[in-house]
Amino acid sequence: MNPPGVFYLTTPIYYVNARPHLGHASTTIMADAMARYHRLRGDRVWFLTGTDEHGDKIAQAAAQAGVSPQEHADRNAAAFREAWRRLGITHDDFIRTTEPRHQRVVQQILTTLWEAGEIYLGKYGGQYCFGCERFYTEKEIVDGRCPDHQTPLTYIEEENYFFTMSKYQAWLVDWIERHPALIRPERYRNEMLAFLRDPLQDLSISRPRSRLTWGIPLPFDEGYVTYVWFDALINYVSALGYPDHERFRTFWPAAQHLIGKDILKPHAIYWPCMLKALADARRQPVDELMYRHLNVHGYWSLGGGKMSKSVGNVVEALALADRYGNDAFRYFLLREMVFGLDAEFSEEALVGRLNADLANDLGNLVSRATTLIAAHGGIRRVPADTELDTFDRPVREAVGPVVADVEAAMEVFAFQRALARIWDFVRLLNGYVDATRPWELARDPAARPRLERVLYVLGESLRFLGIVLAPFVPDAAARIRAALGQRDEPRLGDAAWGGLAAGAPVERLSGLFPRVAPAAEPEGA
RNA sequence: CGCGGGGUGGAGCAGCCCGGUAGCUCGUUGGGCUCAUAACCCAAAGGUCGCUGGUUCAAAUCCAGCCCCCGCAACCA
Repeated sequence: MNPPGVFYLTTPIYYVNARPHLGHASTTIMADAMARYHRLRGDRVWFLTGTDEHGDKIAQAAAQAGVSPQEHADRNAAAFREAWRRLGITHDDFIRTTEPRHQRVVQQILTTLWEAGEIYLGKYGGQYCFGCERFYTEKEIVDGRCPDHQTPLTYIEEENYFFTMSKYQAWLVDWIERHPALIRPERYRNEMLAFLRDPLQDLSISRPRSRLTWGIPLPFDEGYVTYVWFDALINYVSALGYPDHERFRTFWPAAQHLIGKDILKPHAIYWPCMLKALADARRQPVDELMYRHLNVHGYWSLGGGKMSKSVGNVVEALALADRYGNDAFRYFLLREMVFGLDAEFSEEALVGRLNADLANDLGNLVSRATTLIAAHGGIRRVPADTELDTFDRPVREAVGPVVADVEAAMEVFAFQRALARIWDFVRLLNGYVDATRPWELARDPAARPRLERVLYVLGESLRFLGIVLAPFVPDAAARIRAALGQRDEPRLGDAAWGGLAAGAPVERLSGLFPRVAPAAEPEGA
């Protein structure tokens, strides 16, 4: 096992324009599993999530709802908090971009860059819709008209502030090439390198107050507010107390971001350039300010007609956590998606995983093993390694490689591989029970030593599972540990053979994951 | 020639970067077991790895072309 270290992980800050849905939950659950995994390793962990609360859309939505933008943001931010509470998310901090601690840092960074000459006033022109109060790109325009209002667009020019992003293009390409694991999986790294073959534009970072008031004012020009990315991305450092707080000094050097593929470009291009400019302005080596890894996951699709694509049902997907339990929901999301690729979400598939993997394989194993142990005198003694026979030894010897493979998988956010590996072990154990037939051994007094050995192997294996499963199905893992009398915080270092003591209390644990009826197919609905 | 991703037994997927008997889960069939949540274990059937051509002793894996499907195209995780 690698030595314990420091781990800082962020989710995107979610735009409070929408209620929490499957996508948000999925990202946050992945981050939570990762944070729990690192805590299990003994790392010092800081896990950040939060909400992005500025911009046109918020102001408009608030106006429609007849409340102030802040009230609207408060309401939706609370909805995110509540969703994470219900899902058992263990974030250490929740940042909101309307908080003073954030606004202060945004303005501070803007000032630093302004004084270093990294921001200039330029002209921005484009097709503007007065109804939508926004510009449209060429691709969005339908027959020269606004795709929303169907009205003609007007070409207008306005002055805005720009960040000198283009001048960092060569540096960025070089940096990405010299840090192969910066953006992962590799497909997204390749995508960004391909994008960087074309010239990079400078980044518009402001909007005039006449058009947008719901934002952070530019410290050097009262007539403008900060536009999206210079506001949003900075949350990752403002939440740590950039630049001087001890928390920033501790955790920022270990920073990893987790994002969905939709916001790859801002995180892979804008953000590194911003950090580079900031490092230069502060005459600081850039490697002190760059994040370590950008981890990019794919999307869930709700296609197949099994679940409507309407927003309502996307939210409804989240309700499946209530129906089937947090652990089952988490397990499905983590097990079903290959990190980086898209995956399909359906209630049928969730129920399938729940029944096959959680109920049949794991739940049933725990049930039969604890029943056997409890029925035949518990863990009487710890057999010496030399006593283990050809049935016992493969179990004992599987433990080390399982941990090693889980560690390797988790290093690259490959939750699916980690879980598949743990389930290899679960299946191995089910096979072990069938092969050793403890119920028969129990009928033969002469086989007593053999039976005790089998019960020990089972108990020890459950103890192991109670630890390695903790990041993925925390509630179930805790119940397994509790059934073995383990009340302390689990540690990955204890996921090695030989930790169970003679006389350890073992209680029967049945129904860890009850089977559920297959989801009713809404035929013709 | 906008960019990117995908096309692998009935279903869903891994493998492809670093060529060398095609793997996993579900489903199906047969058998075993009865400790266990009608769960578990073993075995079997089932694949021209989208198509064509090339490189190679050898290609799902590398190269070229083609055909389908899906995203993105600067505030959807």
